[in-house]
Amino acid sequence: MQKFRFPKSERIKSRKQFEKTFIIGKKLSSINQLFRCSYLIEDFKGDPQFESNIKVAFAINRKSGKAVWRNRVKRILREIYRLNKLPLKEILVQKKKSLSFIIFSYKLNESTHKKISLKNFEKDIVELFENIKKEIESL
RNA sequence: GAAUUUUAAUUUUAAUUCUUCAAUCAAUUGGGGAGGAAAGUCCGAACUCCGUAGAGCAGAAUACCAGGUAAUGCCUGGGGGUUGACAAUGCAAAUUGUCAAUUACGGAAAGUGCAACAGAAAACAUACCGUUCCGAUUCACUUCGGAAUAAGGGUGAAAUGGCGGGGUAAGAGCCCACCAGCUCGGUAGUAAUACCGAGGCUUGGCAAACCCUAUUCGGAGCAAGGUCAAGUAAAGGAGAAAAUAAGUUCCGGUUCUUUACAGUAAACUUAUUACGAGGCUGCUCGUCUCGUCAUUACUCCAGGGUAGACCGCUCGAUUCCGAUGGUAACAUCGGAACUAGACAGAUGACUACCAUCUCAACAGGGAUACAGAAUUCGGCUUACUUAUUUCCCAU
RNA sequence: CGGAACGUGGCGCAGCCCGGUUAGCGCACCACUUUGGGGUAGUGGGGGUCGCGGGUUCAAAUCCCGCCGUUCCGA
Repeated sequence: MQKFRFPKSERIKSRKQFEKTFIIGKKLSSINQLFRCSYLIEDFKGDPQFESNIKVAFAINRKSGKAVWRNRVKRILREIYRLNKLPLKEILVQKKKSLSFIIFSYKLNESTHKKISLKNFEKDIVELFENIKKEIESL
């Protein structure tokens, strides 16, 4: 069960790191253009037991909806990440790399997606993860 | 955040064990964890800093009366107005009463201004059609001139109180009754106001037009403000204005020397006035600070760095219950409770069960509001679910 | 947290201060004329909840209040 946790060390906490991954990192978008992803792969030297080799953040545009709705989107994204992160982590340990990435909304709106659930977004995000995984494997 | 356990490292100790303090990684346990509007940011405060807040003008806000409150532009009660319903009176118009809703409700007899079109005239009134009298003219109808007249006509949102009677050449508050309005007096009420009486006989509307009157208002806001750590730059541009008096130091001159005298290249102190810059909201006064010839300092412009941690930060005009006072808002007293404090910013996934509605014989499926604290309170406004109450409309 | 501006035919703007007679202008659109045809030019025409809801007034795009949306500025 420990493997599915989502501790604080796996989140991007500082402003500098966030801006670095957002501006320098490569960009991917899902098939239906709802989400985009910005990610950055670096060499990892520390011990994976004490230091996390993966860092995540989720960002939703302020103009796309109201606060309650935005919070719910973020919760669902976190849940999807928590359930699907394992293959990514294994690859990273094998290749001795670290990954930091941000998932942000692109063409997602409260008016078009008023009622949202986990199943709506799971395919898009998992597809993004697989694309990143392929990129790491090719290195 | 708490407790327990584990790991690594440090300090104390001769060493081990034990104990203590601080920090980090991980695990386990059982707790706490968004709202009535957390929203909009429209008012009012608390708190914090800047600072003295002095005067006048300007500006902004508020505006029937009384009470409540920390305070308010909020709330409660009362009064007046408006609207609706019902009842009574009445031929009707309407009036009165009850109930409900609503109300930015000071001043139009301080001044200025505005009112399209229509109309004679839109405010010191005025004579278009009319009405009456007098004079002239004509055979007569008529026409012309002068005077009086707002009762009638038409226009308009609005026409100088309404309506009836008397009166008159025709008319007119010219006179009278009733109604409306104004002023004065009395009665009731804390007051707004209501009722009664008298007077004179009128004063149109718009201040959410300018304005006048009264009252209130120092500014900025938790990115307030404070502590610690880390770290960069001190570099660029622009700017204004001086004299006088006294004293001290130093330098030079005259003199044998001291004293004294004169001079001013330099530095400083004090005083006076002047000027400049800045602060005190915008302006004026007033006042305070600094400066007055300088690769200094000051002011302004432009620019650079940091944005990590902690405090502020949640016990408060707090919440709940009860009693007493008050028509009520609310107040006082007693008891009990502690109820988010984040910083990329908090509740998710799956399963089971319950309620309501719905598709539906059952089973099964679907749906179940508005919406997320950011220093904290009191209101207001807006969004919306369910329940209850009142009023209106329909059957 | 504090402050400011804007919303008018499909598009870009006037009009609002100081309320009034039919809400104008340019581009675009439609029809007709000119041409062998098209363009150009000319003539005529259609198209407006004046962001929404109240209020003041005889009368509101205009004045006042409350919402909604957009944009900008400062800390």
